[in-house]
Amino acid sequence: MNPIVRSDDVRTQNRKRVLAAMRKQGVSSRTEIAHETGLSAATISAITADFLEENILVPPTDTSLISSGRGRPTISLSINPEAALICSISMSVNYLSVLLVNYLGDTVCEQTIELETRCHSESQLRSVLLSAITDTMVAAKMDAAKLQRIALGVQGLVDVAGTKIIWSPMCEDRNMPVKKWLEHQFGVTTHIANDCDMIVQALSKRDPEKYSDNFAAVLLAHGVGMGLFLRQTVVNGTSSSATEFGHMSFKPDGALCRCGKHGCIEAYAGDYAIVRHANGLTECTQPSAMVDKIDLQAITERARNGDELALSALQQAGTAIGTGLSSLFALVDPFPIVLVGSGAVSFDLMEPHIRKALKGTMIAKNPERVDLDYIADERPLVSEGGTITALQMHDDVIANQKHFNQASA
Amino acid sequence: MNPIVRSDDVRTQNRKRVLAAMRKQGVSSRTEIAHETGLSAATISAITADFLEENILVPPTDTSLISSGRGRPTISLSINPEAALICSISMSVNYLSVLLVNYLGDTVCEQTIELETRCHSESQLRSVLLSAITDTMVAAKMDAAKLQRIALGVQGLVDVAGTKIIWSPMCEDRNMPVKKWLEHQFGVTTHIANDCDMIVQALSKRDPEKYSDNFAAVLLAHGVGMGLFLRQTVVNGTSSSATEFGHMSFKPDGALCRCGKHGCIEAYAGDYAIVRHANGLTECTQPSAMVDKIDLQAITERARNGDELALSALQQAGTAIGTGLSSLFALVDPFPIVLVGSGAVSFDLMEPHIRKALKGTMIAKNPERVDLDYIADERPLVSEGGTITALQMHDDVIANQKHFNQASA
DNA sequence: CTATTTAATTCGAGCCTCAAAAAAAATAAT
DNA sequence: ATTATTTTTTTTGAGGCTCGAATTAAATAG
Repeated sequence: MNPIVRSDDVRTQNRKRVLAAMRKQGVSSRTEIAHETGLSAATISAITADFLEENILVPPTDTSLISSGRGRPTISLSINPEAALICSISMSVNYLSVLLVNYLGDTVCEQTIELETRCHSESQLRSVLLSAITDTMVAAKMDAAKLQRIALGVQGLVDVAGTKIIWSPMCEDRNMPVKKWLEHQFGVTTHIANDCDMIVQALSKRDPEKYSDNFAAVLLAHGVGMGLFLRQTVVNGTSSSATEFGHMSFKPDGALCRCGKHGCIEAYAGDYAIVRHANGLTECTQPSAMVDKIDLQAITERARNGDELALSALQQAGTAIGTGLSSLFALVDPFPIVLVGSGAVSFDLMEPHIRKALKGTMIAKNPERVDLDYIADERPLVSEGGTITALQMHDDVIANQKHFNQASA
Repeated sequence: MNPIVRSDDVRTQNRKRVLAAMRKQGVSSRTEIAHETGLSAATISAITADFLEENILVPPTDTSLISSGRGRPTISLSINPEAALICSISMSVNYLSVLLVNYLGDTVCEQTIELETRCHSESQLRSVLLSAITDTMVAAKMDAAKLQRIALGVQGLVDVAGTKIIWSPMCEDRNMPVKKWLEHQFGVTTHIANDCDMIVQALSKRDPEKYSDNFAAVLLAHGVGMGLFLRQTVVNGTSSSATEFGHMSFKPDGALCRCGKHGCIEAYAGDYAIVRHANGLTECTQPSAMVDKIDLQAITERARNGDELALSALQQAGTAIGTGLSSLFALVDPFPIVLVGSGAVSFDLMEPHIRKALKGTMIAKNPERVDLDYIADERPLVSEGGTITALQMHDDVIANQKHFNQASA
């Protein structure tokens, strides 16, 4: 049931509302906030007064108060960039990016490291991660004490509580308690999630019109992951964050999947599956542990030049994805899909087969109208999603904070 | 965003809480309600006073106030059975059941009609439905004015708003505005849903322990439907209520489905598919429009007596269901499943194959532990679910009602 | 017949929101 | 230059709500 409802919960809710309105509008006056939130001017006056006192919001820096004409001029408030410093980390095989953003969401400093994660042990990975963050803080000339929160998006399996990496292609070690590492080192709340979850957050920010209630991102990389947004919330499993779209069944007793089972979508659409097929190997050939992006691009090139085998590999990937989507759409009605990641470079070659599969299996739901899009480079999305996640969580903390407005009286 | 904004919304929420506690506990004293809801005794005192005034709750009828020992005896309040009269209807091919329940949820009157729905036109169906309700009201010696709400669970496709039957095997006509029929005739709010939705409601009531956060009911009848409960709420499409589990893809380019496509789960697990297979017809044989329950029972009998073809038909049905479930479990972690309907009579024969399919495709999620159950007769469940839906909706209305406690002062 | 125990109500304090009135700060008009 | 007008923001007072504490009610135990 609903959380316990007391009278001051109302204030907390409305503080959240105001914060959300400020994020949406950027800079806005009290009147605009009142309009946006639907609350009365009196209430907004009270809440913003608190926020100003708490240094969450700040008055205009200088003469940016553009009086629009007659009447008392508006006082444009904005979120105080200094109110928080947040760190968003994106990790995948051989790649580590650390992004510092202020409470406005503006980038303060960004550092990207290419490294050989695959040969790292747990302890090596830990020290690389910790020093990367410290380095970035130093580069930004920021005191470590200013950091307020960390969000980390990572390739692989993350537990649903967002505390540890159960498994990742980056590292042979399992069950790495990354949350604990970071919280011990930096003393701030840390949240870890699968990169797909971060990607959907970023998409919902980039195009709130299209990606609102229901949508999904399919991440085509070594595995085939999915970030699924239903009813405005991320869907996760109970044991792992993110949904395992790649392990939905495509063909019973079909090609060998990395998970050891047969016929998963991933066994046709994962990068190793495409390489396997394009190189003329059988469906039961053991999946290779690692595929270079270059190899996939080469296959795409071959396909564009008319290579039958390469083409059929990509087509089959499209069919597997399309069939999986149609199964998903049987449960919930169709929604926009974005293909993301290295596999998306051949989007144009796969799309017709995705659509054909949708058409062949979807009933009376206008498969032609399904909105398909692609974004080849997922990395910026992961970082972006991390900052959004972190900022949202911090907003919640701030809204819940007791506000001692008349404490000094 | 969150709807709680004003101070009286708090009261509405807490009224809902009290009502929910009363439904859960049956009869209980103010102190018990306070404990159950987590609200203070003072608040409960105020809210129950209002409810008593509004005649939603009633004091104990007679000496049922069992003083447990020392101290002031508790006054056990209960929901006023007279506070509402609700009608729950279950409709399927050749079957119509009308159930009247009071606000406590106790049956006042029930009537079941066997009829040849299949040859009814829209207008015939309408008059049969209306007169069945009127008849039941008369049989219960109830004034039509006492009726407060109608819920209807029906086989077939219902729009997500719960207003009309888009398509149903009962009747050749489409897009029947049933909500409008009933609301015009009886002047009360009416809600229509797919029978699967009603079934899950009933299950969550019957065993709240097992069927709580996530679970699903698979309805095995002519089609293969699913009522899906995720995060304590029914999942539906945007155009149709209920999820089309039967039209998830099982085998690309496989058996011919009633929907005209190939390879759907239903094309293997629907009653027509089982009959088709057991009778040695090819997978592409046109699905028969109607299958009698008797035929399905006969096949189950044959299978039990060692008939190879019948057995393999049921086994394949099990494999299709199991594979579909494993795909579902790839997205969301495993949850309890109940098989319901005529197809569930051969549950024991199908179960091993469902489990085998789960084992063959699920990754690291303990397929053995998936909780499978079955209930052959879905009809009582549909009626039961209807009453729960209707009562819950009416509770919401009552909680939202303005309460004029001191109006007469 | 009094003490004890438990249930339910009442009361006052402290929240919160809102509408209306008041104040503030600009431009337009005289 | 001064007054009127317009628009934004703040202040004020009324009306809700929940809660803890004190009070009242209604039984049993001694």
